[in-house]
Amino acid sequence: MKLQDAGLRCTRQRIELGRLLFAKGDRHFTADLLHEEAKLNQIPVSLATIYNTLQLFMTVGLVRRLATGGQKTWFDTNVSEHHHLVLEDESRIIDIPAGYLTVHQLPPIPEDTEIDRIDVVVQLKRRQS
Amino acid sequence: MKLQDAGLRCTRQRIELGRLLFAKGDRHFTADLLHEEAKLNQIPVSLATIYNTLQLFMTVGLVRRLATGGQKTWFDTNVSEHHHLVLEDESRIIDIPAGYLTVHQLPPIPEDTEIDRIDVVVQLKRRQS
DNA sequence: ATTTGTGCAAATCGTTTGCATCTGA
DNA sequence: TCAGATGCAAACGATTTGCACAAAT
Repeated sequence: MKLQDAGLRCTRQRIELGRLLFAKGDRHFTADLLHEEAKLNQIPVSLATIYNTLQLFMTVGLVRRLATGGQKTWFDTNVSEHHHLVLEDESRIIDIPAGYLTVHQLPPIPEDTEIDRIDVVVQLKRRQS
Repeated sequence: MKLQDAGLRCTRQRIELGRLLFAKGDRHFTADLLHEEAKLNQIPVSLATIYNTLQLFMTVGLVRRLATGGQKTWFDTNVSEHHHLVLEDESRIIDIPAGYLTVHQLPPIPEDTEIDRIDVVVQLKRRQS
């Protein structure tokens, strides 16, 4: 299973959170949303552990953090290269299907650096009717 | 001048902050950096006013907020369409020159929304020698 | 004179941390 | 057994807000 593949200890909390996150396809979530969902599913886990676990999952590549421009940190279980639509109020994040938004002609970057990743964020606003 | 063009009251703080921000070309900054700079320049202004003023400048389009993926909010005095390189530790934000990274083939978006803007963030990390 | 802005301190929000206790290997 | 994980509460950093005072029109 994913946890031991990643060299992580299989604790109750991690197993249950992993189940929530990876059971039903790709998802976008914040620490708080995941905490709420855990509560709904009767999974005993503190918010602190949620944060620790997400940090951990991130360092082993199970989830990635998104650049959304908002105050809350959003995560994505889809760690492959793809981009996002972000609704105005940050209530929702939507994947941009592959094939759109291919990025060409990378810019020059400073001497001692390399590209870690590229986030394209399309900010949407509600259309004033 | 820019302030009255935008319909804002010309207060000491706003004038001085505007001078700092727009005097020497495009800049990237956080509320805190601007506060520091104001102090260095003997401009009496509280951090709260910095925040209020930036909010205001943003709503009238004098500055824009950047999606960097970090915890601090970065602003940009260049409000035209362009994109950014972000250093790993967020210590620095660099403009991507026009002509790079043109975005093609916009994805379908939900019914009642329109595109507000597009942020492309190229996250850089230090190259391990 | 009236409206709006400012500064301070306290409040808020998301996230992290210290530490005592528990648990998986 | 015992290194590592958890939970709680306190700490933290960025940002916002309430309110008394000051300044702009």
